[in-house]
Amino acid sequence: MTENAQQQPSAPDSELPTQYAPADVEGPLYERWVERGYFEADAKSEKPPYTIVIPPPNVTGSLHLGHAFQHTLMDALTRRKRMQGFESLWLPGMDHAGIATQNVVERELGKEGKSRHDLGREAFVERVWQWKDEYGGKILGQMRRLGDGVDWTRERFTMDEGLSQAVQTIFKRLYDDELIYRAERIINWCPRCLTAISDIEVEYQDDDGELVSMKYGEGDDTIVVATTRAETMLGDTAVAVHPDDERYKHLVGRHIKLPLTDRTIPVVADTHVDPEFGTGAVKVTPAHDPNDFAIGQRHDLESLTVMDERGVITVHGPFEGLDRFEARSAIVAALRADGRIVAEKRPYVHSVGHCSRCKTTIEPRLSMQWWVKVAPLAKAAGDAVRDGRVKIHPQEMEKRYFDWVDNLHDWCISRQLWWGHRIPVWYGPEGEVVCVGPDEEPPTGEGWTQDSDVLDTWFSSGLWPFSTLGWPEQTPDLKKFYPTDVLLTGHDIIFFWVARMMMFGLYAMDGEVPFKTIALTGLVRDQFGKKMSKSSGTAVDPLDWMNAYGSDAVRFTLARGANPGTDVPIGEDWVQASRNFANKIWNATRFALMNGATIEGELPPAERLSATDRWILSRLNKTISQVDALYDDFQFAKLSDALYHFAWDEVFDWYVELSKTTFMAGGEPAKVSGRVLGEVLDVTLKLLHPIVPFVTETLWTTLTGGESIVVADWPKDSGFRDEAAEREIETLQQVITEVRRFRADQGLQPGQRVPARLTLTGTALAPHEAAIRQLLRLQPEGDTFAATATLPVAGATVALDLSGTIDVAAERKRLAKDLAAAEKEKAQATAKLGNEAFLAKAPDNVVDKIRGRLSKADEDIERIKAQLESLPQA
RNA sequence: GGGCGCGUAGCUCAGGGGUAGAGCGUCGCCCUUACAAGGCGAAUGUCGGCGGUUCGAAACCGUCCGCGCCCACCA
Repeated sequence: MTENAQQQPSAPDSELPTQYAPADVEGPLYERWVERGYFEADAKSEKPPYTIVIPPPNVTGSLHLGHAFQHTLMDALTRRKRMQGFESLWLPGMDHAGIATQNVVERELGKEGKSRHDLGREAFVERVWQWKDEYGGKILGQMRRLGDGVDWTRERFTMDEGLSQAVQTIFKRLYDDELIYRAERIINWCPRCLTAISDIEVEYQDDDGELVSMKYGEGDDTIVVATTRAETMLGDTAVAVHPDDERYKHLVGRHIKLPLTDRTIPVVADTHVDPEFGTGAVKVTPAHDPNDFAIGQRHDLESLTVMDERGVITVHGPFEGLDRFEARSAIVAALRADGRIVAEKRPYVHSVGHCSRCKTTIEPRLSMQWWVKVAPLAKAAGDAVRDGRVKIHPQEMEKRYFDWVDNLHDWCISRQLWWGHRIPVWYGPEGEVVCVGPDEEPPTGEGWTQDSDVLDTWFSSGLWPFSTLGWPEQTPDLKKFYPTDVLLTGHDIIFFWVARMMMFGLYAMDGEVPFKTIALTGLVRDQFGKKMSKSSGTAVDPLDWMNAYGSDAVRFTLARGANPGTDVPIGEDWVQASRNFANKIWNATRFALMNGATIEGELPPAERLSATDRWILSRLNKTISQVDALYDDFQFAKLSDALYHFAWDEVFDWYVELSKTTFMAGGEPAKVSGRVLGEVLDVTLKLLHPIVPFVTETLWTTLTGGESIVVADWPKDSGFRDEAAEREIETLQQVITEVRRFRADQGLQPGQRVPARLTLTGTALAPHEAAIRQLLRLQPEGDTFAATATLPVAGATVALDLSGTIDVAAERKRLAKDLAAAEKEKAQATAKLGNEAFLAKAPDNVVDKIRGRLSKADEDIERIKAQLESLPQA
């Protein structure tokens, strides 16, 4: 601290330190909020409900910035609604995240040199529960640190008893409705996770491969097929050609010899084959390719499985025991030795599916699995959006949603995992299949066993909006809070989660939608717009930034980046800027408190207010309406920006500065301004609170003595407007800015006091003389004036005594530049007004605007010329 | 192959038929009795290219170039 600062008198009215220290206040404040039950919703309340269920974070790890981002927005929404008098519920919870969690725990075990099989199913599951307790606790801690105003009494986990009941109930109901069935089909198999996964859990990427053309058959009956997966030829049971393909018509129906085996396979005609691609002939492996499986079905072909679950060849012979990729090279080599490789294309880039969890190349595999028949469910899910019962925001995302729900394949829901909801189906000794609901006893007796698989993790999260509220029981919570209001989540899980909730919600709740609005956010990126990733070290732990700059700063930064549907770049610099904003709010309120800002008593009527007061109140009320409209449209970036500029530029900068003379003078005007400033701060802090809850709480309770801003009333636009005052203050701002620029150009130090004569006739600025002199450091006029600056506003003149130190050259240079700009402006406006087509077609207000520009340009030119003439000779 | 979106200041992005904007960064002056995490002032753009519509286009239409994302059973 500098010597000067130490000499400053301490402010008697304020117990607030000169810098905001978030770390000191955030933790205790949050605990107080929770203790007082502010976030607990009451199902018996008369208030209208407002409900958001959290997208349950996976218990696989800790929260990242993307979570912090979405949580900030959901918290802001529910905090505002609470202040607006809604029974606001933000329901927290976590997802067991089946395959993802099982993988991380297996990895942990791997470090101990063990596999899950060493532990056995029961012990392994117990181990995963331990993991859940540890990492789940970490996540909950992060949420508290962020300030998430969630109802902890309603915290849920997808594997809770109640939610498991919901899973069994809906499974049974779907089964009885024949919307769940068991079938043997080609599924996406991960040879590392050793489980089936659904279509959307497969990530396609372009890989380098090799396209080989190989000759099947003997003698005249040969045909060349192309493949990237030579190893599957061991399971070929046909070659397919297009029925109209003249090249191969003679072969259709005949059998040809399959190389490297003693089998012969038929040539079949199928319209699926594209005669233009490759040789126009396709090898058909029904057990290892979905298209081939379909061909096999049409032509009644045998399906030969040639690999085990780990992708190891099981066909007796020289390739047995080889991994699928080893087998590929070995088979190509063997065929080449036989002279059967007639062409090779390498590298051959093609799209290959990978497991979204472990990136292993997916092996399509014929397998018996459980399926959800989605067509009727997806139809309802599509219709709910089509008929407007559910709105998707931003609307451009609707198309993506429709494309998916309208073209959906059945959903494979069984997983060969241990962590998850076990499928409630029992098999009997005679092949009986019994599906058991939650209250039913499973069959007993010899030979009955439960299905060993678990359900896709998205099966249970698809029930989240109602399972968390007590379904299938008709609980008061369900009645009060369903349907939920907003589902806010990233656009990356529209299909995984949002569409599934739509399907299950409409089904389970008899056609009632799970949420009225789907608000889709972008993904958080680094400061250059690149994806953050752990592997590249660009991932940021939100805790680090919260510790360094405070939760409010992180939240404000995230909210300010939240343009609907677009990705959110965020860098540490921006968090610093937000921290600075929080500190600005802090110090402005400190200043206000030192100057008697209060919310006590009625706001004085407009007649008793200065133009400055009326201006800020007019702007304040406009800002309330603006912020409300932006909130209702999920425009977080814009509302944050609007509040930032209103608070910093208009309130903390202009209003506070303009009011300083009033405060210093004291008396009744100071009291009035204190009351106005108190009002403005009260409202501004409330408007900011949903985004920056901590700093606003601290300041608001100090300012108002109120219990908590969390439960304060949300501001309402009083309708007060004063356009004349707004114009007047704008003019005042122009005058001040113009003189400041002159001063700066003249090299005057900001604090240097300068004798000046103010002539404010012809403007409405006379009452502001004291403020102008204060802001511009102008002393009462002296006797001599070496230079004169004429202000741009009609009738206002400020003559400054620069004691002969005026830099004439600099001033001439600036004036010449201004003159050129004004003349250019005049020329443009003149040209425009001389254009008859323009006059005839342009709307009146535009023409008036141009006329205004012309006359202002004229005035400026005149003024600048006069100034130039008044300058002393160099 | 189909669909969606985006190219605006050094960076990240708003805007959107009628005088080009913000934050950060840059340059200069300043501890001016709330705040140096601050104040004041300044500089910076052929709004991706080319056509068209219009009195007027950065904005609307077409087209080209560059980039991103989503979907798809390219053997």
